[in-house]
Amino acid sequence: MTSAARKRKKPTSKEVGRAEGLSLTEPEIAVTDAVGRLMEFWGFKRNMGRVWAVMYLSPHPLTAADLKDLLQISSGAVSMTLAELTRWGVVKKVWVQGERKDFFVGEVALWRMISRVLGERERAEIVSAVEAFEHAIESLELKRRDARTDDALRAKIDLQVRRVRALLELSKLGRTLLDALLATAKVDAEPLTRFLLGGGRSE
Amino acid sequence: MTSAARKRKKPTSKEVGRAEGLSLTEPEIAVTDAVGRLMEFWGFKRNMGRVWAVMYLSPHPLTAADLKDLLQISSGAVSMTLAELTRWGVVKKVWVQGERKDFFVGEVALWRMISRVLGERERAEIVSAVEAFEHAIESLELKRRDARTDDALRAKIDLQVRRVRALLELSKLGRTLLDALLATAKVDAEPLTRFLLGGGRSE
DNA sequence: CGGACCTTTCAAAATATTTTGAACGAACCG
DNA sequence: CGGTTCGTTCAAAATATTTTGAAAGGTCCG
Repeated sequence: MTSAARKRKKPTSKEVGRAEGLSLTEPEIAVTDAVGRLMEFWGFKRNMGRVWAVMYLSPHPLTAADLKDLLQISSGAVSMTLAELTRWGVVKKVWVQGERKDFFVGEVALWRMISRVLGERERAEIVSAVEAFEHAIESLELKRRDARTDDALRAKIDLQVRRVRALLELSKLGRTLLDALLATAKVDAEPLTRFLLGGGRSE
Repeated sequence: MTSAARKRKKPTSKEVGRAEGLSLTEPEIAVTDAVGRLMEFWGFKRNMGRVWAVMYLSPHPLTAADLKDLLQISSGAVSMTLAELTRWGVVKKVWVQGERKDFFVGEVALWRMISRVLGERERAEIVSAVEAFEHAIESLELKRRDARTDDALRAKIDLQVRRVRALLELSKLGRTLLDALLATAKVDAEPLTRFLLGGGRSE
């Protein structure tokens, strides 16, 4: 459990002004850190979470420099993090009238964001596991033929086939659930949310 | 993407015999590696996945020494990994008549295993995020009072409240889904599996 | 007791991941 | 053009995580 985020200098000024004395408010810090931890937990870099969260909480687009100051990370890190977030479709570049710098905004539709990420990331992982299991089952079935004489060996192989099949099924179930989720997400998340939680509205 | 697993010496003997010339068969390697990667992806150590998988595929309980040989890891690593897996309730110690060593078997009920892990791990993470978001909303609402005069600031705070609420809702949704899943799992996974995939049986 | 066995522990070493910041490369401006 | 201002890249440094293996602690004989 790391807590790099906690090492940050306590901000003295109260507000984020989009200009000079850049710092986060206390609730902003709390939220960005929470999101950072969550993202880290889900296998991303903590800074990806923090950067996204800062943008999500900002009323206006931010520049790389803003992020650098607000989160106290190096320019290189900002650049790389933004690039990565952009690849995940979670952040986008916007043009601001008359400004030379690039500005960025966070994806505000949480559900779209999640479905994009889940769709790409978990899916790939699961698919490759499914392939591995399928292949293993084939191998086992081949081996089984050569084991005609050896009863103990056959028993072992049979057990393994059954178990790998169980793994395979489970993976497929995962894939199915994921697909269902993504399908729902594609249409619209709100109904689902409201149904399950009974009320509230998402941004 | 690491691939430490691939560095292992190719086994020459064909079978795992529970005694001396210990090595994994090719399908065993494939499956243990796949599970290892999957586990790593889900935030565990690769070796936890590998160790569990070896046991899952074994027709009989294994000793720490067996695992050490089969997976070519140090005795310390085996001990620690087993301890961890045991804490997760994914492996258990069994007594074998007349043997002095400890023997271990892997949890074979995949669903039980998953629900146990999800229940403890993800839940904690989500709960703490929920708390952070709730707290942040309170803070924001306090701040909002002090901002009576400053319209722009009020607008910003309002936006933030809305957005953090969205995060909160999402987290709660996650928690709800998790709970639903766990409830299902507690009863029995099979029906769910069969329903979704249409057929097959799990170990 | 004393010696074989086993297991656990833990500091040090090996690895892997993340971050930094200086160097480079555009785009723009006058 | 030369001077700025940004953005990106990437090797090196900082961190974090994982693994090792030797030491220490138990337990079970004889």
